[in-house]
Amino acid sequence: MLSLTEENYLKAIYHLSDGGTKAVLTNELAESLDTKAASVTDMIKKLSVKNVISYEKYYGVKITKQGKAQALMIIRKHRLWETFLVKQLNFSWDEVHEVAEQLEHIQSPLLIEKLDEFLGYPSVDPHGEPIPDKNGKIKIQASVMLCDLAPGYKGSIVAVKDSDSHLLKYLDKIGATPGKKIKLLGKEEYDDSLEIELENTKVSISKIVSQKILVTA
Amino acid sequence: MLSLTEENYLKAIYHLSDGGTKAVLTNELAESLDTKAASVTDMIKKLSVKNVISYEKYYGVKITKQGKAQALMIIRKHRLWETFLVKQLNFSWDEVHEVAEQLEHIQSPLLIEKLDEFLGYPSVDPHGEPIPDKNGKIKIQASVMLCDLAPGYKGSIVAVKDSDSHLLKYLDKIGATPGKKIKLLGKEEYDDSLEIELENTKVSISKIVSQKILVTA
DNA sequence: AATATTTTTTAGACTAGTCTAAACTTTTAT
DNA sequence: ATAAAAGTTTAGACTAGTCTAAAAAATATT
Repeated sequence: MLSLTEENYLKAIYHLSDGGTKAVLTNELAESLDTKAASVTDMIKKLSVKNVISYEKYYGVKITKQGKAQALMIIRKHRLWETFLVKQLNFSWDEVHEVAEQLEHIQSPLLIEKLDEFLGYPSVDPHGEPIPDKNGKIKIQASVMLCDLAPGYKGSIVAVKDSDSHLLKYLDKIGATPGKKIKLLGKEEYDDSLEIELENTKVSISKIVSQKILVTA
Repeated sequence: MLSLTEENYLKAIYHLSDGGTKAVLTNELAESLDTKAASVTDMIKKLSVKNVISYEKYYGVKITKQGKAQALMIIRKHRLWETFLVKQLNFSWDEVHEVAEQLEHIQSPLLIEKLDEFLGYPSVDPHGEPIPDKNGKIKIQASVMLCDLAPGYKGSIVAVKDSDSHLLKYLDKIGATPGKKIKLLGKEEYDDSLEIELENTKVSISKIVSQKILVTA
């Protein structure tokens, strides 16, 4: 059993390693968890002993198979709760992150089973992110970052890769939410801002925003 | 802001003091929280500094107005979550306590507001216990312990004063749940066991069980 | 290849919460 | 009224998690 703090470290490692595909450095982790490198080193040792990560001094951390399974369960809980908050309790999608960060640590397999059933076994959360099933399996929807496409592209929004509430409020305002049809009309070479069309309305978005939007490939 | 542990102490103090009407002793608290008296003394000092209890050495602890308000909010959350678990997620009433003990510590006033609304502003939880409203007000339903009544009594079950899952399973089996009509047919002088009628079925219950059942006055 | 810079780890200290053992109050029993 | 028993508090130690400052290792620079 992991403590709340250990769960947060493990989740951060999972995300920073892109789902376990690459090693994570001490400083990255410290930055992401808003803590000091020394604290990270300490925690890394504990998590190694618990076999959820493997660790070589000075070379960073890799998540183990077991650790990945545990991280996926935490992510499953987070995304199911976000879905509940938005779909059932009428939270707006920019309000759910902090609450879900707390709810994801509730320990009750039965609760999550029943919540999943109650929600109708959703496959994505309100931000378009996939929800791991009870075995930790994720249905991957092929997608690309909007910033990597050329004018002329037509498709729809798959997900938004950020939980910052200001960004989400803004995207909601311009109508850029998962599932929406989107066209890429033009790109401004000077600052890489994009001219896009959403529901027959043209908007210009900055490069930084276009990097957060995933669209169908 | 109270820590999770502080919240648990405060809630225990509230309950052991019968809602703030009497002082609570160190050992009672230690017993109820399954901890040692020395730990209780330490925590009592912290809670005094935070002005949620007042404390006189060797004479026990009293909850302050402010502390009572905070305890009621925790109880409100606990009972709303229990209601959610039973009514929406189809938990049985003997399964909800442990999960609600965790959920009651989630910090989000908005969440509780929305949950309350979602549930239709319930006034009692699945065990018949009243749910404090957002101002901490409780609607008290007059009730008496079944064990204090004389044969001939007719009324209905108001609440069950225990969260032990074995007791609740048993009560569920014999049909003794909040709202049910109940008649007291007889009392066995030797062991104070009671002969009762529930939905046209006669059952005999022990004294200890009859002390847990509250019925209409 | 040697030095400077950056990153990581260690060492030691601090807080929250817990414990045991000993000391101190209060209550009960003679 | 005093001794014994019961209950409470203090003192000191321990774990989890955090921090600062210093040491050690890796990387970058010249």
